[in-house]
Amino acid sequence: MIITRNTVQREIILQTVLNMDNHPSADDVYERLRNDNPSISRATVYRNLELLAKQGKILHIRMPNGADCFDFNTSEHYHLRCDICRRVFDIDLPKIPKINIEQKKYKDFTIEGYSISFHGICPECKK
Amino acid sequence: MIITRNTVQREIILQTVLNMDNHPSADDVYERLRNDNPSISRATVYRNLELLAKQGKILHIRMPNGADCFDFNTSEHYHLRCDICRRVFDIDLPKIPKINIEQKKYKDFTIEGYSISFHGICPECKK
DNA sequence: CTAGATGCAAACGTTTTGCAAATCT
DNA sequence: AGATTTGCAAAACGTTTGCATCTAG
Repeated sequence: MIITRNTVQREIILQTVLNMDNHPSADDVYERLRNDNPSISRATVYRNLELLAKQGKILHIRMPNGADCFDFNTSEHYHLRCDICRRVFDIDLPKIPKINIEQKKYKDFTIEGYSISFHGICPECKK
Repeated sequence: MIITRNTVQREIILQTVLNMDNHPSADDVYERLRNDNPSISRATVYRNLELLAKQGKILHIRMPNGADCFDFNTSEHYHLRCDICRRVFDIDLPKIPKINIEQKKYKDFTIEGYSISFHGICPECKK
């Protein structure tokens, strides 16, 4: 359990993510906040997004090739980044069997987690 | 098919990767070259590693949370980055079923590829 | 009171880019 | 000759950090 205070900034950041249904990067969240809360700093946004993800309140999606992004939908699902417009989309591939990392161990490694991400072309960019 | 010339730099960069059995980042490759080939620039290393990967001669491993790395072993396998020392290791998890991206299509997306990467603690860093 | 959180700006690590000069075919 | 590639330095990009100040509990 992580000991945290309740700060207004943290709550605003959380609510902002919960209200964004695309997959905002930390910077997207920051830009979104800026209008109504010009005093919240970028560093605070980065710090709190990471903390909120650690608390399980949001999902931290680690993307190779571009900014990580965050998601109010904390259930396990996958993402695709469009190689053209760089946007991130949900992609439900029911055929992906859950990866079995037996007791989170492999030889003498301790596996803390893994990430899967797809890239390709989104429908709009195909046109 | 990509039209390319044969440059000495490109060949040196390829040979360097083929002779590194850890998973060098672009910068690792650059540093390795520097001794014998001080005139090859960092930009050339980055450009050629990407090109060689496109040609299928080496593997470009895209890692979230840190530098991408490259691998002379072009067969499909997975990687784990140690959260402590940041090194990248091969990790053969035979339990991973091959992801089935049916005809590389999902709705109106074209899926060009995907990446899976693990993170955790390596044996040495556990001590 | 005090550990935790903030805002700011600067630093960081990785990668890309603009451009003139060089080089391969 | 002409398109590609190089080297250089600077910029871009996403993120983290040091530090003084502030604030929740």
